[in-house]
Amino acid sequence: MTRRILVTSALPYANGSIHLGHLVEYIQTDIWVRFQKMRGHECRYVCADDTHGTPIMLRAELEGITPEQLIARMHLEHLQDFTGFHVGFDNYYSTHSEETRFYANDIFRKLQSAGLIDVRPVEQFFDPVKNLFLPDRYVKGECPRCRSKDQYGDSCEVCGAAYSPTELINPYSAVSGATPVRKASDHFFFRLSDARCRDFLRQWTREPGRLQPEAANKLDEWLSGELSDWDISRDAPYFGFEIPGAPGKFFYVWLDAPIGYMGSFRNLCDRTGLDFEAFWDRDQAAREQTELYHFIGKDILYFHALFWPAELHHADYRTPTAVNAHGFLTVNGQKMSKSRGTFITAQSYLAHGLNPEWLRYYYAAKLNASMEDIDLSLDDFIARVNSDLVGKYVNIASRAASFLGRRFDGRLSTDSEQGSEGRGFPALQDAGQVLADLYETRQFSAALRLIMMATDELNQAFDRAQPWNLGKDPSKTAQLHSVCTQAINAFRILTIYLKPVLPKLAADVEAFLNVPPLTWADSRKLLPGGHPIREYRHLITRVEQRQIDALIEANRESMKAAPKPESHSQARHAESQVHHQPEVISIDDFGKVDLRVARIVDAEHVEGADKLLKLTLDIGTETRTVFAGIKSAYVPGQLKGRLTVMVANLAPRKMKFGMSEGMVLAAGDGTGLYLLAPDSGAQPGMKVK
RNA sequence: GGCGAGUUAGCUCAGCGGUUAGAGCAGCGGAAUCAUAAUCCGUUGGUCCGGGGUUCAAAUCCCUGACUCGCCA
Repeated sequence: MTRRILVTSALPYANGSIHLGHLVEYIQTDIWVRFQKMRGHECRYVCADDTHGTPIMLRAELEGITPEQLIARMHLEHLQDFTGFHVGFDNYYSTHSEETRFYANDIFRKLQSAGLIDVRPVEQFFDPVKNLFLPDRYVKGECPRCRSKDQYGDSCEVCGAAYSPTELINPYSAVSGATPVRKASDHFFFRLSDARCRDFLRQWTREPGRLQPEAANKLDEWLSGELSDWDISRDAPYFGFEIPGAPGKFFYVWLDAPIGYMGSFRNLCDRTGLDFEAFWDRDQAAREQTELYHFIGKDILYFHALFWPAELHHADYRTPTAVNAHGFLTVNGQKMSKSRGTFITAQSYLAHGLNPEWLRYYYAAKLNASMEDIDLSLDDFIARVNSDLVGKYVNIASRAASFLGRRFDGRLSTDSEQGSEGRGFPALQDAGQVLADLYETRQFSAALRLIMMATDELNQAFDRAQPWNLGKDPSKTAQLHSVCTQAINAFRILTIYLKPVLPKLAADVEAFLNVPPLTWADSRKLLPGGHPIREYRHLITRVEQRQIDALIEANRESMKAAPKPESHSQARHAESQVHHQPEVISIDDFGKVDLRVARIVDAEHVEGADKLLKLTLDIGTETRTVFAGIKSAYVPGQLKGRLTVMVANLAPRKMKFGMSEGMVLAAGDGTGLYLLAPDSGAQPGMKVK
């Protein structure tokens, strides 16, 4: 049966260049897609640039061009990079397109009719000079914990503390330098907290085959608690799609990014006559059994396995058949680093004359179906590529071809044992089944191990046959011819198995063997007797240590030259995805908290605790023991006799030092700590309301 | 702090309850000369992170500790 498959890779953000980290995903996806196509399935691979958001807007402004000009340039660059690594998209489009706008509006309206869109005020830092709401990373200031200067609004690069922008000391706008002010405005929310979403996701994420087990576990962490609503709008000025019926409000870039998959595919359908609905309409897709796969990095699992299926489901679209997440790339066991020269762009790799198929092969040799990170060990890269591809695989063709060319005019033997009717290579050909399963389940490293094992065996067989001796004995010419023919036939089968990983090399082999493009099914057949092959030329060269050295040197930047530390992940948006707006609660919610005035009867140090003091609190009706993390700000003596406020109905918590039966209230910004105290007259046990 | 993943030969990794723990590369000794100094044969090398437990049997399952890496608060 011919399967009908639509595949996507995550959309790269149009704000930066493609680097080796990105390529893990595109190469993984491309290998899988090429495999499906070789199997004869109808498989389409679409992607696009992710073009919206504040970072794009600001960067364009900085360069003195329009956002449209910026994204047009990046689109060209990205596509060149991907093409350079033989990533074969059926369509590479842009989210800044009418198709994507159409589906964004459509999904939004359907969610709105379903009652899944809310409007609520959100308070954010606002740049009064630029008249712009600032994403967390665009607010800078001193770290509230270690006081390092010029830290971003979400976390400190020096001490690693995480906080919200409002906690920064002396905050300033990274755009204008102005002191930001707090300002509220209405935002649209997708009500993920709605029971319909929760129930749907709890079921969907646990359906077999949807997610890798680790991914499903990860999602359970979110799904077992309350899901928060998702803020999907941003205020003007914003480069993106204006929300229908809401002037000045735009879709947050992360809303339209996955919708870009639909936009790109729609565009492909319109150009080629494919049926869009067969792949996206819920009922039609189910009826026609089309499949949809998203390949993503583990960093954006949240968006693809929670928001995205919930959106699609409630807008009557089909949900993905599966979401396949991969891990991050490390280089020499560490995060990619500009100062170490391991932050390598796709462009510089190609510009230094390195063969993209070396990297494709190495990644494939490391990739499996899990979310584990993979390591590009440069020494191992050189050893592995040279040994496997040059020393083993291509070597088979090289050593057989020299005899065929010199002695047999480039023609294969007509010996019936060797022709298409011959018995062939049962073990090697049967391995095709296992290998197909391994490719299908994305266990590329296991597939390549198996292929290289077969390659080793072929070299051994060739050695045992000793063709160089057969050549010296005129009576053994036919035998020599037969040995070389066998080697070429086996080499052809290996090439079929490697073709998803090495498409260019496979094309060169097809030219050398003088055959049309090889498909998976061709592994069951051999070349016909007497088949003429072309003159052998080197199919691939070795990686040289000095090439790697030059690449590293060219990508090395001094610490100062690197303006901002780049994430080693593919985190695609500098815009914060976590909003620290105070959540609005009802009076009933507030009423659940039983706040009581308490007198501190006793306070003492806790043996072995760095931060804790043990407090004995009188709340009128009873006495409570509370361990409070206020040792840094108070000595026990100061506290005895004071009045403060405690949460009386907090679930007791067992700590290493004993049971803590509540908590006292204190204010703090990371630098100081201030215990709350009621005005005089308050008595222990009084309810705070 | 909570949760998760990982720790196996010099390096990169398989193995995930069942003979004496494996592969590739590197190392060492040899062979061969068809092949891009490629190949082939042989060989050295391991308290499977530490400590407990379950089992007839543990690298593999459970508990615990250390370290590494993520995610969350």
